[in-house]
Amino acid sequence: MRQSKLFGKTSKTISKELKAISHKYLYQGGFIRESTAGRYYFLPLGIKVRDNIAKIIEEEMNKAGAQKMITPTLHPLELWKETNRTDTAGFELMTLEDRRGSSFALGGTAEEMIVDLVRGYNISYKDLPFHIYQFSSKFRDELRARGGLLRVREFVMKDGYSFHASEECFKKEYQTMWDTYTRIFERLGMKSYAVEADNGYIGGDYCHEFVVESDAGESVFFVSEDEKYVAHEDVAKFKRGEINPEDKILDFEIIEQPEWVKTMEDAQKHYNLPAARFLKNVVYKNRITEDIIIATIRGDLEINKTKLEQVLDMVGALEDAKEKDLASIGTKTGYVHSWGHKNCLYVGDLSLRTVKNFIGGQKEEKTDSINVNYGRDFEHKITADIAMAKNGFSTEDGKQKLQEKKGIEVGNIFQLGKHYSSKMKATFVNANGENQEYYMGCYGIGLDRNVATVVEKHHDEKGIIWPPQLAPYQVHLIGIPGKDGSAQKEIDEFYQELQKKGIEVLYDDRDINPGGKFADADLIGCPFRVVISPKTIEQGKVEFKERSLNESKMIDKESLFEVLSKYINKNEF
RNA sequence: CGGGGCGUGGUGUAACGGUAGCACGAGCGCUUUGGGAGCGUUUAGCCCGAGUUCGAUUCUCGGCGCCCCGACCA
Repeated sequence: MRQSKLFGKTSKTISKELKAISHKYLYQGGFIRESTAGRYYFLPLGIKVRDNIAKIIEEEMNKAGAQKMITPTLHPLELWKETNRTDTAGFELMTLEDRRGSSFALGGTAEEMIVDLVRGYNISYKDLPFHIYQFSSKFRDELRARGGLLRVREFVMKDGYSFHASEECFKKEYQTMWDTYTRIFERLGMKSYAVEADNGYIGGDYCHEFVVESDAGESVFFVSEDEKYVAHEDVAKFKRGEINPEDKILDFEIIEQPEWVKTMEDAQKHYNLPAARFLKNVVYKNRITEDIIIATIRGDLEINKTKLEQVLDMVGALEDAKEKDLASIGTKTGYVHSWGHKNCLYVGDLSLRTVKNFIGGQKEEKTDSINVNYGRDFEHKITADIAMAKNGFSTEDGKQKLQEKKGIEVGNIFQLGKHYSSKMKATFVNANGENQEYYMGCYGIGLDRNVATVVEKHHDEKGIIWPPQLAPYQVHLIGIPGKDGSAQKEIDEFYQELQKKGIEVLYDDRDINPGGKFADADLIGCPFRVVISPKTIEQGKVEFKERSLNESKMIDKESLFEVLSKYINKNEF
């Protein structure tokens, strides 16, 4: 490709509004251009990279026995109603009507469509298992797009759906996909963690996010020292140690409390005790049923709302209670009791069992209760893990420390079980001739976000450093024709020669100063740079430089081809 | 959806209640040619609407759009 003809220019200037490195470089290098917030044009350079990623994913999926197909973009809204996801995912589902008034959802994920397709066939156990997948544009009415391609409203996703007669059979596929995904991200040049996670509105019982560590990411997860336990903050289990095991259990008392003691901090000063000795109550409201929920926890810990939602089976429904919600149960900020409020639901964290003689729980204006013991003085019907893990906490068995990490979710695999087949009455005929709901899994990788993630992991202060297998072009050929243009012919010929050898080459034939060409080559980030100038011609050599290294070297053409073929073959897999 | 910030040529920015300036880019000419060259020249802009005003890009209100934080999030 002659760079003079390449659509999409590099940009020297950049808005200071762009914060994410991948956003800056992809924009500056002429890979993407924004249309509206969260919706991007992929320019010729950008689409080449995304296609390269798609190719790797497709190869690996096919190798794993999955079959590629495609569904329509507009999904009949009735299908989403069947699974009730017009409610649970409604806030980010985009809908529209055609001229006859039929309602459609713009596909954001395709479980319903695929199940509807499959149930239209009379599937027998002999047809199972199978795995079908697609690459298609997905639409999400995100509340807030951010970070360039990191979080967008429209993107291409590879989504796959597997169908099984039994859970055992599904588990094999889950493992296959686990391995497949690990390999895919390896081939994309990234180390991924398979992070145990929360299913959210997708449904099902368990899932894993594949996360690449990065500060630009939004996923917070915890890793044990041996990396065998890896869990998202919304599911991470940890050990709550005993705070004061040596203390004797004392009698419950209500005592006077000085008026200046208002907050938790005041109380800690007043009693000269650590936060862990206090009871803490956090109030939520279910925005659908309007139920008020009081979550009680040890004072040094925080509530994890997602864990709480899981425990209560109120996924996505909880919001922070406002003052008027507190009023509805007869209290106000700072005076929420750990017991005794009417018309509300109490949930206690496991940590309540780790402290003897809690302070607090009464919180009247001038009195406080001390020596409160969970199980003796009060106990909630539900006691569960609803606490947020923190860096340095111990694993559940207490043997290792958990390290907190941040990363970008580049893919995920879900166990769906019979969630969809049961809601959509989709069955197969088993060996006994009976109808049976099938067991499902689904598996997704967002391509656009992966483009950005690769850049987050592979760049320097000058620009992108594409792994060869993803680069838009293998070789960036820089021609410096010289004062009299004497080298021009030789450069053009060499460009032809590279192409004949099947090497993808971006040829900078623009009539600008060499400095600009070098700067753009660094920015665009092709893995190999070749320079031809009067100087190199005089020596009968070419200048070769790997983008990831600082030094260039003069080599003859034959060794250049040798080096390139080695690299390129290596990355053909 | 809450809080904050911002909308000026293609890009990045400045100033101002009265003629909108600079840089990059793009075009042309000459010079230059190994790390974003020089001179000259041309090109191109005040998000939309209402209000205040003799006059609004500037002030006020509303809308739309964008960025950041939070909430939310396969």
